[in-house]
Amino acid sequence: MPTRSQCPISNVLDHVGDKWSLLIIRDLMFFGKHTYSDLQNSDEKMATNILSSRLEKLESDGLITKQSDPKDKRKKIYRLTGAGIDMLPILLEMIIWSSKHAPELNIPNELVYRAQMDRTGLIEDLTLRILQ
Amino acid sequence: MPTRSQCPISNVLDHVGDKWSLLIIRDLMFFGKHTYSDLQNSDEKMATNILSSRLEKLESDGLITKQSDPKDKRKKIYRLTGAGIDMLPILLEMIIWSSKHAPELNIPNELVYRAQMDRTGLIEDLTLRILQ
DNA sequence: AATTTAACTTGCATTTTGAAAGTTAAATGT
DNA sequence: ACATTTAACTTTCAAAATGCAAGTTAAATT
Repeated sequence: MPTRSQCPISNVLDHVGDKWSLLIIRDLMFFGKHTYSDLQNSDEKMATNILSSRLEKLESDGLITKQSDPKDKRKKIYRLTGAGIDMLPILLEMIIWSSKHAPELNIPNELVYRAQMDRTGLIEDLTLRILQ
Repeated sequence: MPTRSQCPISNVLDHVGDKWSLLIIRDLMFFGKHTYSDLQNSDEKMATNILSSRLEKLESDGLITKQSDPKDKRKKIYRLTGAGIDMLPILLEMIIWSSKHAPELNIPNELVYRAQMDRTGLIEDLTLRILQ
């Protein structure tokens, strides 16, 4: 997406303001997914061509990296960059929003509780987990 | 957008996961815009038919309300609901992300500073301002 | 009474999305 | 060694969403 304005919110949407990009980031962040086929098997079942084009954009936007798996050269490993990891607080706030406004979804209580009571600690812990 | 999964992040995107909805919420939240023509004049210049369809969806999703202006019956007043106001932390995190990863944008320093050092206070103040 | 304003709607071209099938290279099984 | 399977895509084409321009309607203003 081309830059639409100088607004910081609009800027984030220029990177992830579509239906799929943030779900890819979610899968890399919370579910330890790293390969194309991992990502294709999310609950939302995104079309493979869309997944491909989103990965390409996220990489060129500097939110993820792509590298070959040295043990199996068919596999490509996708990882979040620092900028990608820094989307975590945005995702946490979305979880909090849903816990309040869509309580019918079953969201892990502990996660919501900690997101509100110990944000900083949770963010640190998750960041460390993503990095290793 | 139909419900795609039970994921709380996906759920938020089902409401605002397009290029425009969050910008409408931003304009109602930060810029005191309340009418259709106000909203049409944002920097990003969204097409009028898209604005119309987004307002309709946001209203039916319970994020905004629409009422006639009693003083000028041509005008319709759009306002955030509680659920809409509760998107504020998500928007704040987007501002913080951009302040770190797109420093070329000129983002009010004070806002970023306070968002990080006094989140709770800032959210309270902005919420009060939105409500009156 | 004529003009302007506000909030849309309509029509149509362009772009994006989505579903399904196909391709290629590397790994695995026999 | 050869056939099969797996992983990561690409291609094709139909369907849906987006975007632009022009048109409509009711209420306010001149």
